Amino acid sequence: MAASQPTWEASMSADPEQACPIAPVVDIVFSRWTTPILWALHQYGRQRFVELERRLTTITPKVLTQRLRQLERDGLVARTYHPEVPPRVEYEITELGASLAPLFAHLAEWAATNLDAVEQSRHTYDTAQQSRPR
Amino acid sequence: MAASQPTWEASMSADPEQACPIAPVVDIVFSRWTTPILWALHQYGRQRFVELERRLTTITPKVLTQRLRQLERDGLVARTYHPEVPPRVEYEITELGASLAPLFAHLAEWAATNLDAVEQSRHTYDTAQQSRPR
DNA sequence: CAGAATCCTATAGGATACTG
DNA sequence: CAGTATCCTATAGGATTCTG
Repeated sequence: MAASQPTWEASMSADPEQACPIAPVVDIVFSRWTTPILWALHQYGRQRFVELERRLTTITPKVLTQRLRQLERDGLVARTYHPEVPPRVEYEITELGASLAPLFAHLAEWAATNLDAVEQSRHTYDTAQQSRPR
Repeated sequence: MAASQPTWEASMSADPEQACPIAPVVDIVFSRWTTPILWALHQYGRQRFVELERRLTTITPKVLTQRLRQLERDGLVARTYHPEVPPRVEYEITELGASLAPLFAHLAEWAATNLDAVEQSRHTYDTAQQSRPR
């Protein structure tokens, strides 16, 4: 049994992103386009590929497909194929995906409270660039 | 006054990522390497560049510098330069950065509860790939 | 030590055209 | 409609070398 367990040293040195306990979930939930997609599905309910495409105006079908596949694989989104002519495919958020709602609300709350401070900091940083000790 | 306000249509069609209320904060908090860096600073306190570099074993100095600058600009991390020979620079998390702790805890909690389900879904998806209606 | 500078490559993602 | 296929480019990030 013990032999199959990675040592502390190995588990720490292997992948530093794993040393950060939230790193795995960040890849799942916060990779590019995932939050706008999940948001759209959560906000407007089950909808077709083309509806999503129109809502996320700047996304290309290729990328939308990639992201939806990933979300489907991770169990956050469900895909339903209707074999009609023309074909109809609907996407909806799963229960697992919907379980992220409180987390997103928490994030929105942090943003509401602290986004101004971030903007302020950026402005200060940017305008102080001249004559700055590095 | 009304002329300077963007119309609803313009504000919706301009940037779909802005239509998702949490998109801006995702860029700030969850871009590459930021969570491991913030975690290391929060966990082990103020530390030097080389300590961070060693802790995040696979990061290169170039990228670490980039990310630290970004975090400094956003006000999440503070940089202190000691003009000595050899030079000494220390990084620490700011109050604003530390205010993310409850959010990260929430994320860790979601992971603890639901990561298994994601893994399960991935396994099911991957093993069902043969003979699958697309 | 704490980076900056330079060069290089891999890959994400865009544009376009095509299909069941 | 819901993608797939192909081609292409831009940029993030790695490797290496150099310096105050």
